[in-house]
Amino acid sequence: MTTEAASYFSRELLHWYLANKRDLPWRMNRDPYRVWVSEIMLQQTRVDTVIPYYERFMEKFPSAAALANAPEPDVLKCWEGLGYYSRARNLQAGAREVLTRHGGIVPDDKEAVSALRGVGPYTTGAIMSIAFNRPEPAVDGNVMRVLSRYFCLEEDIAKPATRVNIEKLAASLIPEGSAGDFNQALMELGALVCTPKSPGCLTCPVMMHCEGRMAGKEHVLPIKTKAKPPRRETRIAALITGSAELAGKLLVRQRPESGLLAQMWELPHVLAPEALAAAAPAKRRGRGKPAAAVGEASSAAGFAAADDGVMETAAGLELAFPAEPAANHADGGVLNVQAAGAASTDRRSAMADFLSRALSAEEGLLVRPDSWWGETDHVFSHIVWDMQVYRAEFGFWQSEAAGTAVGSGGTGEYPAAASEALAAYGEGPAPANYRWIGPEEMRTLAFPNVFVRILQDYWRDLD
DNA sequence: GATCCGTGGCA
DNA sequence: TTGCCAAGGAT
Repeated sequence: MTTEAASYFSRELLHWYLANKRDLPWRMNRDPYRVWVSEIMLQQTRVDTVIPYYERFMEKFPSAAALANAPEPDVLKCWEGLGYYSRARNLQAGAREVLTRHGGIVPDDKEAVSALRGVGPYTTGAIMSIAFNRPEPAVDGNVMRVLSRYFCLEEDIAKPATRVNIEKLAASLIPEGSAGDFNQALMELGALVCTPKSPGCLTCPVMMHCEGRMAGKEHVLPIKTKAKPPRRETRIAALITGSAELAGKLLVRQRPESGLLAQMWELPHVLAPEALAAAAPAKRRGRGKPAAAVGEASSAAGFAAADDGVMETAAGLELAFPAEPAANHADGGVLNVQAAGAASTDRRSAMADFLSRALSAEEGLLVRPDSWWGETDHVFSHIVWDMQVYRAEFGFWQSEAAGTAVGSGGTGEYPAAASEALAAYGEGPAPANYRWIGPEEMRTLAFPNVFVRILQDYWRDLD
């Protein structure tokens, strides 16, 4: 590639961008905070999806100081449905750092920007070039695709090393004094013309010297190895209803501080063992009509009939919940379902059975499932949840004191002699991460989409 | 380097 | 319907 050809590319692309760029909310001005927020939201997320979130977010948190001083649950709620929720928490952590270390102003300093939580190589380049017009490359998926085609590069863009190489190329192409516009021009071309599936070469401003097109490879470039398919997990969730002062409310819990869907709220649910996983995946979100009662076949699996009375005594517990507790699987966390599987040929009864056993063992939560409610798939990048939802009646919380008395040791372990342990448990307080909510609480707590839909359906059906 | 992190649109 | 993938980063 001659410098002349590179110069042509940059000049023509920049010219095209200035005439064709979209009018997007984060292009209103070059406020580095606004640029920063937009770049975080746009990570792995389409422009059309981001726009309404961005408008709401900027209205609620118009400055780094405003974001830094906001309650974290408010920030997470504002991010609800956008995905990759650690972005929201990292962004707020970054805002707090900007407030305390840089006086509330995003610094015009590459190292300082790069050090902010959630800001990697791409976002650093984007902020430095767009907000400050510094000649830093900003190489995302669009840029790798555009440059792979234009320069007919056959390096696998799925490999991290490829991005590093393309960054060097991209840096060499930045026109003097136009870093921000040029970097956005590359991405804009990738989004509007040089698209992944059917590149619009006929309207491309740099078509004439595109090496990929001249080689007839515009449809095979860029080279990108396939990601491995997501694993499938069957999850059994519970719509747990209360009585008396809890009537009309549902029991929800908050997830741990890190990991999948960190700090989001959800219905209590457990991972189903392989023996209970669906033979066929739930093709679509669905509600069975009518909701099937699981009581009938469940007596064999240890379920009490619906009118067996309140589960308050040890005797009631024996009736309402399986006498045989789940065993602790060797590699941790997966309940053994052999007993339940053998006891019932009805998959839903076995699932309901397993649900009550697992909630008891994992959470100290005693409930009585009464019917299957519905099912839905929830797709992550690397996991697919086949969510089987059951209605259940709240029983009580097992007290921790009784648990330690029978030698239930560390976290996540099941009582060594759980049959006796269950009988020994008394009623205890609810764990801190659980809460009873009505429909109005949906406005303040952040739920992953799958639970938003289930809860909305549930409360709509009550009307 | 490989894996973990969400969600929705679309051919 | 299924697979792909979108302005990536942290570990």
